[in-house]
Amino acid sequence: MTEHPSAPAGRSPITPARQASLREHNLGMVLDQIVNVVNPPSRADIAASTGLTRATVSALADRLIAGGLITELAPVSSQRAGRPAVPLVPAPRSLMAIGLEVNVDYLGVRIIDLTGAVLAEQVVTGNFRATRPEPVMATLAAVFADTVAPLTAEGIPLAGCYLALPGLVDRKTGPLRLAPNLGWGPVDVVALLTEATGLTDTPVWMANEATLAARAEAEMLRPLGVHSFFYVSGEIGIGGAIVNDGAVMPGRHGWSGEIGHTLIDPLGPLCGCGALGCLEQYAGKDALMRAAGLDLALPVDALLTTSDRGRTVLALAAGGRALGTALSNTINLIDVDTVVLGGIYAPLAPYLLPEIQQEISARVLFHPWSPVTVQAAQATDYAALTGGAMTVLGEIVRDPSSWTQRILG
Amino acid sequence: MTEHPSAPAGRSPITPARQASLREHNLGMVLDQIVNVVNPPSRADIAASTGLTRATVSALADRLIAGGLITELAPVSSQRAGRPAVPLVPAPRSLMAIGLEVNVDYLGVRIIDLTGAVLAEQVVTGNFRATRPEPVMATLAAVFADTVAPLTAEGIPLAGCYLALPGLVDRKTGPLRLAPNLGWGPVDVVALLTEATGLTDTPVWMANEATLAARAEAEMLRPLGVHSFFYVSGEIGIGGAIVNDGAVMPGRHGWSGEIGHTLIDPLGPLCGCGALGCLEQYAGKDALMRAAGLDLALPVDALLTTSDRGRTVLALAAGGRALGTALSNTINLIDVDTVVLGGIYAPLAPYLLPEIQQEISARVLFHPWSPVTVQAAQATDYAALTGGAMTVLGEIVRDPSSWTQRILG
DNA sequence: TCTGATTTGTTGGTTCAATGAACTTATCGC
DNA sequence: GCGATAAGTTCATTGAACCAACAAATCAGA
Repeated sequence: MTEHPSAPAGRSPITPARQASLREHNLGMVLDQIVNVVNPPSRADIAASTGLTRATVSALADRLIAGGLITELAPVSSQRAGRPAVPLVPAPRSLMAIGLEVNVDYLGVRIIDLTGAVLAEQVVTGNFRATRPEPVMATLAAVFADTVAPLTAEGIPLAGCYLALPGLVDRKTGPLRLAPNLGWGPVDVVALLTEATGLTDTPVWMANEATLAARAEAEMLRPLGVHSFFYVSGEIGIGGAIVNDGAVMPGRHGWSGEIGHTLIDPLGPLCGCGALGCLEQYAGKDALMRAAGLDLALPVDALLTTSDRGRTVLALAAGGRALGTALSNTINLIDVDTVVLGGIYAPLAPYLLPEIQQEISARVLFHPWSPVTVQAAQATDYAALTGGAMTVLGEIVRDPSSWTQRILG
Repeated sequence: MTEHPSAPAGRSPITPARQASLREHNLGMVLDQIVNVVNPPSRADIAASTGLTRATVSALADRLIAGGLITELAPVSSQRAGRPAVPLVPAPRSLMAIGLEVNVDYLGVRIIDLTGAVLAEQVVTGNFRATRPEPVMATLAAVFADTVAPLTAEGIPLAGCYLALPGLVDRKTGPLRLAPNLGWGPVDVVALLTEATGLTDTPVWMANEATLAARAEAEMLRPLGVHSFFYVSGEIGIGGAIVNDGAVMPGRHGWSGEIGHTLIDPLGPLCGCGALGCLEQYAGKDALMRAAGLDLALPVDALLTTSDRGRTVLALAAGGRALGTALSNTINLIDVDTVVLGGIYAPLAPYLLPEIQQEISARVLFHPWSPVTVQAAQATDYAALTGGAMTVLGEIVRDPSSWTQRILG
């Protein structure tokens, strides 16, 4: 048996706190306020919301400005007495955070900056079932190079890349263990990518597609006060991710969220995994299409546009019941009050929701006094690309000085 | 619908880091080294293992000595050249950390100090099914008072109490929402306890019984390098807890780990929760006793000593298969590589393990290249009492200065 | 139009925890 | 008894945040 190369995080990291750690923490906190708060805050606003003094915030803000991470806007007269505040905003086009993805029927690149704006993106549709990793990653590298080129010419530095894959990926650095729907076995995809792109001094990380899509969704839901939820991503297989207090829980190896092989019926159909009656055989895309009497190669939209409406509704109801059962198990286990339907389930949500809700209200123990919300994903179009790029941004916000040092030398 | 009084933890807490935070962190780190490392370390050892300088460790150690949390042992000549090292150990009998528990057939108190030694304990067996909270908590308070009295007379200060209950408890401060096997509904048990004991200036917290038992188990497994596992606690019902990187994951409200109502068979027997085919109906204590043809009122040991050995083995095998199925769902979902069998499953482990292992190897996706270990719990006798007390200790180790300030004034 | 109130942002001295280098203490080996 | 070695301590230095005072820019009212 292969050993796990990604060492466990262990418990509390025993790292001494020095003066520099102080500044690191506070600098990150200030940048977080500027990046993640709706209205551009002034230095005084940040001082009030963080508890730092205005003097300290000023010093930290100056450092962030020097590092090119934030900028001042023109002062706005606030209709009140007093000197007008200078709003601070993340600097546009100051860096590239890159999300990459290879999935069953597309691959692509999305580049965002600290403001969250998409600087460039490119998605290529195709059929990547039963392929070999090398040529596909070469294609991805070519698309990447093409998308990045004009921005590099503009002089925008590259902060990092996050690659999303539909399979089991070890925490952060890989390798990929298994991607059944691509037909890929154990392979060090990061090595392939760094080689094909020549990215030697840029961090390249990878994660499961559902994990990164969930991260994008978490960013959408945070302003709404939703910090803990389970994200189900329907595709050919069914993946998922656990979001707890705003953070994705990767699990021991990074493989958490695999809800697709939850037992629905011990006498159910045989699954590709070798067991009987897995959720995937009831609510996976192929199962839904088959139950609706549609060609498996069609896109999911066919379910919504087919003429045989009655059969489709029945098929989706059955799928929704199975999904609701598996989600009930999940909710009892991890205790979340929100479920987000992503992937193919997002457009199908209106047909799935009633059955899912019914199963959940019957099976979730705490439902009577703390009801569970089920909703379609807000972040839809290639959410994993956005989630990957946002994760790169998150690393910078957590420790801005390491980035500014990398840039300023 | 009642609203959730325990506010969500939100994301990263936005608290400014001052110089005092530095000392707090480093002080906690030093104390952690002294409390949780096998051989009593010297100041120099701690400097080496933490990365702090010897000067800093000396200053912090002096502070901990002044606060009464640690003591120096006599220097040991190490058979090497150089001045002999002074081993630092947690101070014995310097404080009381208290675990309390009310369960279906017993209630009790256990008091430990920073060394982990049990200073006193008292467990009263009884039948607390279908009781009312008030008289039971009064009994617990009486046992508590009786156990604490001699230690209080000795002048040992009380650090805090953690109460374990077999039901859904909101994070840390309660209330208890539901304890089906006690027959208790929503009730503010902490208020009852503080009132009955007169503990006004001592923190009193509560949590699910399995959560706290898992914490005790985590302490046992940490030196062995196991930091992530799922703890299943078999009782009348079946509870559990998710331990991730050494920390119990409480979930949104504190109700995580409820594996007992995982679906095993959609056509299975009716469960008390109202659904069909829950795990509890296959592997709960009553189900096992019934399948073995034993009186439900007997203790589990009856399963091991009964004359009808064949029937018992079959009953346990069937229970083990159901448990294995539910655990497989769980492992795929949360990605742990270890499962710990606690509660009644600990003594039954030899009979359950083969069936559980077989189900897991068939259903866990990553099992082929990263096998899952299933083992009986190490911490057994009233583990939740120890876990509760240890959690109180953990609070002190995380921030020793707040404790020393409370003591020294 | 000027003055006072108000709020923002900056400046310079102060505080405090960790650092680093030198120093003291205590042992071992020869 | 002496040098080598390691543990623990002392003290001046560094650096980040704090505090209080100040400068800058606006509004409101006389």
